[in-house]
Amino acid sequence: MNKFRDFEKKWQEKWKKYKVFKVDNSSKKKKFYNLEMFPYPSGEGLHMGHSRNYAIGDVFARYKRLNGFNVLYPMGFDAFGLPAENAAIKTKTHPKEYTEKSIKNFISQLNALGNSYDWDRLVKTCSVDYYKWNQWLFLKFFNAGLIERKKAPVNWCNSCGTVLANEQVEDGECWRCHNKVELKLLEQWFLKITKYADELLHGIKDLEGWPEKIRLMQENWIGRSEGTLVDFKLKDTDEKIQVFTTRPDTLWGVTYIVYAPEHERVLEMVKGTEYESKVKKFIDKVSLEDRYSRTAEDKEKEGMFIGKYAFNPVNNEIIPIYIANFVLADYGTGVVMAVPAHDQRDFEFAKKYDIPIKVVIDPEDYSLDPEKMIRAYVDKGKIVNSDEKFNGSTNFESIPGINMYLEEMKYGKREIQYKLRDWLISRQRYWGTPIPMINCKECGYIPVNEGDLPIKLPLSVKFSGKGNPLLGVKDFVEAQCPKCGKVAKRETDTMDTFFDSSWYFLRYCSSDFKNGAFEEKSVKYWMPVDQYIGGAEHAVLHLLYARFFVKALRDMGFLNFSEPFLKLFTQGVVYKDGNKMSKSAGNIVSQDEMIEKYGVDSVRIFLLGLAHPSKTVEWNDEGIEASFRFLNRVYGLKDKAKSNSGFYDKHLTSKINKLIKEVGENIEKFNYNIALIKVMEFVNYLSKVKRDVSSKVFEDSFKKFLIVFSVFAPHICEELYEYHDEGYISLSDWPKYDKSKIDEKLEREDEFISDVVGDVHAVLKLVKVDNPKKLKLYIADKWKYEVYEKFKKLNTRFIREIMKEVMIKGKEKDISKLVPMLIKKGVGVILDRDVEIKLLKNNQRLLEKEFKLEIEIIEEDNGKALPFKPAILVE
RNA sequence: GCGGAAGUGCCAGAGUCUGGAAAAUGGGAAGGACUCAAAAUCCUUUGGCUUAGUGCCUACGCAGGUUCAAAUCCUGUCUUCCGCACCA
Repeated sequence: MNKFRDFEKKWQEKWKKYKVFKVDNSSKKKKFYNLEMFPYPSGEGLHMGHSRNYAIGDVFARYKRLNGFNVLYPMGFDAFGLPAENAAIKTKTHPKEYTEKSIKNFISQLNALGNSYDWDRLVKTCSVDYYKWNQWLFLKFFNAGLIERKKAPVNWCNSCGTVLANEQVEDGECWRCHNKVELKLLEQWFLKITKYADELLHGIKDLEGWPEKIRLMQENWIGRSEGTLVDFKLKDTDEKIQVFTTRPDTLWGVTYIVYAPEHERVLEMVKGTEYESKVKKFIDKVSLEDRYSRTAEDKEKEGMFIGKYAFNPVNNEIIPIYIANFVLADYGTGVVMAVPAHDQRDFEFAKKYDIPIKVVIDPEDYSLDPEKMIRAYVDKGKIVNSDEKFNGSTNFESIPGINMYLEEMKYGKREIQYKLRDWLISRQRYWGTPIPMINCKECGYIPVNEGDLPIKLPLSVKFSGKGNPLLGVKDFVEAQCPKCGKVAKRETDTMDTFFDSSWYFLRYCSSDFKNGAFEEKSVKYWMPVDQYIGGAEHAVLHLLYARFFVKALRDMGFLNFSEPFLKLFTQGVVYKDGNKMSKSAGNIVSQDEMIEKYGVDSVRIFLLGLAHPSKTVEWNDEGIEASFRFLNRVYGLKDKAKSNSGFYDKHLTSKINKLIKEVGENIEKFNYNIALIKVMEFVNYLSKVKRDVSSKVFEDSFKKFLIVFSVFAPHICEELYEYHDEGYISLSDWPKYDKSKIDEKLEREDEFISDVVGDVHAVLKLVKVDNPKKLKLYIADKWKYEVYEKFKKLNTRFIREIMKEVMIKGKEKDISKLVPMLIKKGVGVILDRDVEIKLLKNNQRLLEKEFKLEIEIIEEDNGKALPFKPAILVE
């Protein structure tokens, strides 16, 4: 359908054939690492949502490249993972086959989009060359004590048949398949990300190039809280019960203690007592529920007394011990002290089970009556019924003092808790990196020797659809203990694919490096990533894991920096018919189809001009036509220079300099939509420029414009550039702008002229000239531009006042009525030359009649006339 | 509940930091030029009223406030979207 397709393909082939975008690690230019989150290669191909995301990154890469940076802009594939395995089972192919096919398709689609990747650095996480280093890193983490096998309540997704990390559970559902997640007690491999909780948290404040939103999300996820560990004494024994509280000021108001039902000590305590069977029953009941519904805020609080008592260290009061569903086993110590008067949950529970309520904080102006309270009092107040040292003082302010007191008396100590849990990385699935561990009956779990890497994922396996197919591969499972040499069993769990994606950005720096996961020298040159671009959905997943990896690798001596991504840009989602564009929502607009119909450049500028890249947008079919039309206009300018022969170049010179400046600045801020608006305005201007511009200046400006525009529409710009210059526009230099050439005055003149054009139309209408052929407008010399400026700055009311004082020497009454309007529009401005405006009304037909109009304005202010004698002559 | 972002014309969306012209740019719609005709291109119009004079009124979620002047600053409020969510 369109002429663009031919040369679009031509240029894509040229770029590919001559490796135009290949980058070198030893360039003298300043480096710039521009990275998009690598995709999971699904079989479905790209839709407009993807296209937008990748176009955003490409514009930035091109921009930086033109600006003289050595730009690393690589692409790869997060190729392991469940969808491939599931798709394979469904279609009876092998995940490898499925993945390879998808990758091939992705590459061709990304190329069709015109993206300027250096494909020589392609990284596929499912290739042995890559996952070998996953295993190598696993061993390094293991040796550094950052990997642990432990039994813990874990999230189990039944439909995926594997465990999940906390970060991969959304609203109690599996992030991939949205199946309800169950809680299971299993022994699994964990990466000790919590060791870095504090640094991960503190590092956030230095991530100035990150969106506030993402920083907050990470902060909340890590969830630091300062509190106190307090020791209660279990009655009739010497044992202690340690609780975590952030409100030690309420310690004197504790009326019971609550254990999480699945806390390991609960069963111990009730063993052999009359409570044993009932407690067991309760635990069974609670553990049937998934974590999410159990911890919903509106969930009915349930629990039971377990027949034990403890002593409150500060006042020796004897208090009963309960178990209850609202207490979490894996936060704090899994035991809480309950202060029903000052904590809403404790209050509800106490009311339900008729436990006493003791007030220890009173509001400033009255006293609480425990009998009459309908909810807990959690605000600021004064301490009462507590130790005499603290009674009467303000509760929150007393916390440090109370903590000191507790530490002195050895009742407890300060403690910092995090919500962040260790990262569970085992997956009971096939399509992933085998965990390089061997389980020996004698020696336990022993890491594989580094020299035995890679532990290859066996390719011939049977997919039954249930369980991990690796379990049935005898050759794989049977192994020798690296320590004692006896027959042992190989670990069949594979790694969470987020392990793969936590360091791929290091691999790009030297993707074919053979002697390690990454080459120190090139990592030193390229890292950290200068600009990272991806979806906000990874805020607490990939983005947190990658930060952790970098810090851990730094501490192992492999890296010399602490944060992987200096700047982060999170792009918006594309919606259609009210839903996120996706295969499952059935509202996909395919990239191939749109490109075939309108051409790549149209697709690109449409997607980028729609709205700010960080915003979600609604797809509409009409807009892309406009983009196509716009490109047609640009294309139509290619021979225009030849017909120019004038000498009045100031305007154009100013415009082009301004364009270069503004587009550059807006791209830096990812205001692509604004940058495109500026481009469109410029093109509007270019297509209106008449013969009075010299062809040299026109051509020069046009060339500069092409370079600027090439970041958005590279194909058409390459094509047109060929007319004007040699080489690739993609490798040319971003034009320098000369600030002194940007003439705001001239810019205003333009504004003014277009205003005058409008006015003249009005004049014509008024004097009822039906079909004028020619109109000359002179604006006399004395009317300085400053006047126009002045009027702009004055407020409307003042202008109105002036208008009343306007004296008209006009000959025609009708015309005179127009004067206020003309003034309002700024008419009366002087250009420093005579301007002949030939109104091109109705295309090329010049207006015939000539008018003359004189206006004089006297300003009454201070009785002084304005120092000019304005006159507008419409001749 | 907590936290974040946002509410502008028929539609999408600028402008808000640095207060000053019914408010960019696209789209849609109407009229016109060109054409045998269409597409493309170009021009004009597009808040309301209107005695047609650029005259009046009304506008940037809603309600107030500051100011000669507010879409822009301040206060309150409503709505939408997105994160987190019994974390002791």
